[in-house]
Amino acid sequence: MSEKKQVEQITSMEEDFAQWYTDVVIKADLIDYTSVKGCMVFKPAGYAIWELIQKQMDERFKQCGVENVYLPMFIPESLLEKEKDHVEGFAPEVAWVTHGGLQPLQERMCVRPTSETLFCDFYKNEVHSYRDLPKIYNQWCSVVRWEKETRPFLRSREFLWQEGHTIHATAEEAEERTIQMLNVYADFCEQVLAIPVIKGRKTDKEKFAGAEATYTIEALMHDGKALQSGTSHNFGDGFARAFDIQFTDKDNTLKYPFQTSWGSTTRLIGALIMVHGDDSGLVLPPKVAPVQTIIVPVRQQQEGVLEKAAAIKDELAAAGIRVKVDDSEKSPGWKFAEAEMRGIPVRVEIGPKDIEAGTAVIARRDTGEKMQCPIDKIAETVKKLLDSIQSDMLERARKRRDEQTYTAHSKEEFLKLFSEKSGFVRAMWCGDVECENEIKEKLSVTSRCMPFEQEMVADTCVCCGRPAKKLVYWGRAY
RNA sequence: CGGCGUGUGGCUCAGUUUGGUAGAGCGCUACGUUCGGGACGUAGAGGCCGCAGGUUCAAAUCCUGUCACGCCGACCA
Repeated sequence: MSEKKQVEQITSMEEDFAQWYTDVVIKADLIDYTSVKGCMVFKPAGYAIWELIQKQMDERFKQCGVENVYLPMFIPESLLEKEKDHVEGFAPEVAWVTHGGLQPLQERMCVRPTSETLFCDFYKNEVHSYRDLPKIYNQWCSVVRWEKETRPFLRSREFLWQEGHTIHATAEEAEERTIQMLNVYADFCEQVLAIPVIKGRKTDKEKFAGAEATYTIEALMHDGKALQSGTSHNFGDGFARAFDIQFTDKDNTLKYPFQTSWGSTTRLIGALIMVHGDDSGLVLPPKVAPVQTIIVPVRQQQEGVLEKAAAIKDELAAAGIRVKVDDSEKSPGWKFAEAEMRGIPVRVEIGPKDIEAGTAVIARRDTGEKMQCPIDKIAETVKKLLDSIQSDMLERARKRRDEQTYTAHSKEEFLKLFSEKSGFVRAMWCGDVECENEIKEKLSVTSRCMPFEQEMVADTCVCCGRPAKKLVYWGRAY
């Protein structure tokens, strides 16, 4: 083993999970760091994943009536300040623009940390009658939050996301939309990203600044830490009142409309890495793999090999598979390792021996399994294989998540679980924020959500012993 | 914002303790041999040592300041 290999090798998860994560991000060629802390370059391999996420999520949005819009990236200070809880929540982390060219601005503006206030300002002009409702808008953009500690994908100062903002005539309709969009996220995570999630409601302590109710999907990473992977808020009519948005209803009276917002971010890429990745690098579910199949020619200088590789590529492409041939001058071994680090779901090896036998070697990234396949059956074989990789990955992730989910029936059990295990712990809670604070202080564990599927696993609160009100998923979180 | 750490060719780092005018491996370029799990040989190119002051005959090395990045905590998608 040369020294270089040691240096370049990906740190094992076991040894140092944080370092493993960083190594994978770099070795899979997803991003580059820049001269601005917390702002990263999305390299082609990283951005292509985001594009696939966008495309498939946007399709799901459109299917439920969402229309895309685009609002400015600047928010005047006076606008940001209109809703009290909201500004208090975001003030510590906004970036300010104070000058236009050389001239100081009359009023400083922040770079949007989120766009509720802009949407409200906009709705104020758009909504006058019940006939103008609902508005089901979304925008794909980036936002800025001046985080102190940053990590690629998980927490950056500028991040890409989508933010949906809707406005409705009734509270019921708003609540319905809030839940509907949470379900869209949950379905997307499972079906596209192969990441199982827990759906539930945030406690008041954890809810969004200005929201009446915040719902969340929570995923569990390989190291047993939780990651909030999508969020949906019901604002009630709080923002409408703060921004004085009113409409005339059918009964000819003025009413305040009800609003929602929901968002998901490039953090999903971090989730992909930490749910599916292994010590060889990234493992991508086929649906978000920019390259689904890589063809590695062996002895490519030999006549006929590259031609055969190209023919297979054409056939796979014709079957709708995103495919590439790696005809670079690296050795086959190099190409195998490279394809693995990048998480390409399927690798096809084709060399003189295969051509003679009329077969190719097919290797799957998720299990490492290798098989022979007749060349004339390759398109249907790879297509089927991609489908099973997609579903197997979800099943494996679900199995691991379930194995790392525990139930505590008593305080002793709760403390014991968090001192020995990492993962979700399901336990009862009295509903008092004091207990949440105490648990956080003692164990650095937070309430992830109150799952929709409630179950009384005990009668008393796991912290104070008073009568229990809610089952909560607890965990250490990113 | 607190604690710790790091800034030296594209990358990873040595050299700093004890000042003497910059090294290695990888990568890159060319040619040749290779090619089924990170191939090898030969010849090359490439660095005002993060930045600014100071001490000194002399600073990558010592002193002061500053900037940036990384990790851990608190805060947050």
